[in-house]
Amino acid sequence: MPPGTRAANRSELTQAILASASVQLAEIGPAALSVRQIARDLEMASSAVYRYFPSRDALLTALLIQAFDDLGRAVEEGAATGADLRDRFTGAAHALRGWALAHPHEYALTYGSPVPGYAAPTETVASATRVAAVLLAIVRDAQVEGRPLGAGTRQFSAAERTAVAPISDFVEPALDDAHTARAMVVWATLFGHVSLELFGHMNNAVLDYKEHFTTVIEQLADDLGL
Amino acid sequence: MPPGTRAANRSELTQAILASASVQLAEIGPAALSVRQIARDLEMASSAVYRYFPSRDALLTALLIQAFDDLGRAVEEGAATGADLRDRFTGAAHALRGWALAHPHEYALTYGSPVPGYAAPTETVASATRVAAVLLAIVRDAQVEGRPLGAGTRQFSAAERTAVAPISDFVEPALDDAHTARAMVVWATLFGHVSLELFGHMNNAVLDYKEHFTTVIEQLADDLGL
DNA sequence: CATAAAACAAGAGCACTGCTCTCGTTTTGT
DNA sequence: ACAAAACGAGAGCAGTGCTCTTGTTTTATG
Repeated sequence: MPPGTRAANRSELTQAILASASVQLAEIGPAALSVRQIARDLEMASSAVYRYFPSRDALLTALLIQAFDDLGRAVEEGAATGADLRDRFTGAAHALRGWALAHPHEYALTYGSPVPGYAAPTETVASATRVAAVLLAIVRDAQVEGRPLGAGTRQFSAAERTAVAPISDFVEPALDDAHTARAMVVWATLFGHVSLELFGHMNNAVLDYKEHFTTVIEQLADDLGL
Repeated sequence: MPPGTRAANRSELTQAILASASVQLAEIGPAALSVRQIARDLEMASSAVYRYFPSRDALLTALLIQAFDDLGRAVEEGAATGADLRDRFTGAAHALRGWALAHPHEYALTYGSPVPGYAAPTETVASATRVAAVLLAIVRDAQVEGRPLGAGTRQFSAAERTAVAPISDFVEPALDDAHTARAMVVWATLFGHVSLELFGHMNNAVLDYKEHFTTVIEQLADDLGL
């Protein structure tokens, strides 16, 4: 056989394993994902899978990065469809919720409770940051345009300023206190709403999730002065 | 042996199983909870545990109700310490975050990703409602006192009004549109912040969680007009 | 009080999991 | 050409949730 076959096979098989794991994740969720089932799907010995991923956790990490990237791409596209700043924000927000509804198990993997003892490796943070980057870019653009924030935005304490400095300084030019404050609330509210809805805590409380989500993000857009 | 011994033993053993499960939950989390380990703790056969709880899921449901009640009690106490409406709100909010930090695995069980295919039985909703009840009572009291909401609260659409009617009508007298809208945002923001913090999504972004959380809830209190 | 019925505890066993180790085989680099 | 590394497959280990059987103990009934 020509040289390079082994490297090519390795790359192919790695992708095949990841693809099978991806299907399993989407269908039965991260908790039920089984290495042996992947091996059966690919008609190989279960021990052979461990030549490509050292553990089930490593496989989940790869899926985690994939999910973060997929969500990040979806949110970026959702923001890109907007003509003005407000549409960019609502587009991104609806894209976030839409992706979560379409990929509930992937959302659970990324933003649900982490498996005990699992520490997300450094490789994940770049992908995990993409959603926040979209949001912060919109807020920065609003600040640059000189739009006034919604009424009633509070003053920062000095302690708070240093506490959230990494957020303020994430974009260029950096966010001022008031924009940082509102951005943080928006961040928590968006993921709070999606998690509460997806994890069933709005059952029998909210009858029309999409309508309500729309109302919430319009309120948030107002608060951001968009 | 006197009659009634069996019923008493059953009640005692049920509690003992629940107690052992509770310890396991706190230490290693819901995913790692093992029926066999509980049996070993209590020095009984693993099959005997199934006379008291028909499945591992039933055991988790009992723990879920326990956790919801414990959280509800903590938030109710946190609210009770407040002299005025604003202190009741901030007290409840800090109690929520404090409980979550003290009981991360229990918080993951209640507000993290549910296990696949698990549908919370009806018995859980009463306990799960307690936190929302505290929040909505505060907002209702603010409305009754005639306090003005923070500036910039949006108008409801008719569709949104019916969508969140169960929330508005949860308290007596019912919340008006504006108070309902702000209450829903506050609800999502509180759990969003706690989940993001607890599940590690604020790592390297927020340096002082408590300071930031305080800032956020002061902003929310302003928005609620407290 | 005697006896049938129900509840119980214990153990074996099934099907499944993640993971490791060994043992031949195949591809690689020298 | 040959040693070294990578590989695939299978057996095996320790663990899991759960079921079934077997023998015992407590309950309720005639």
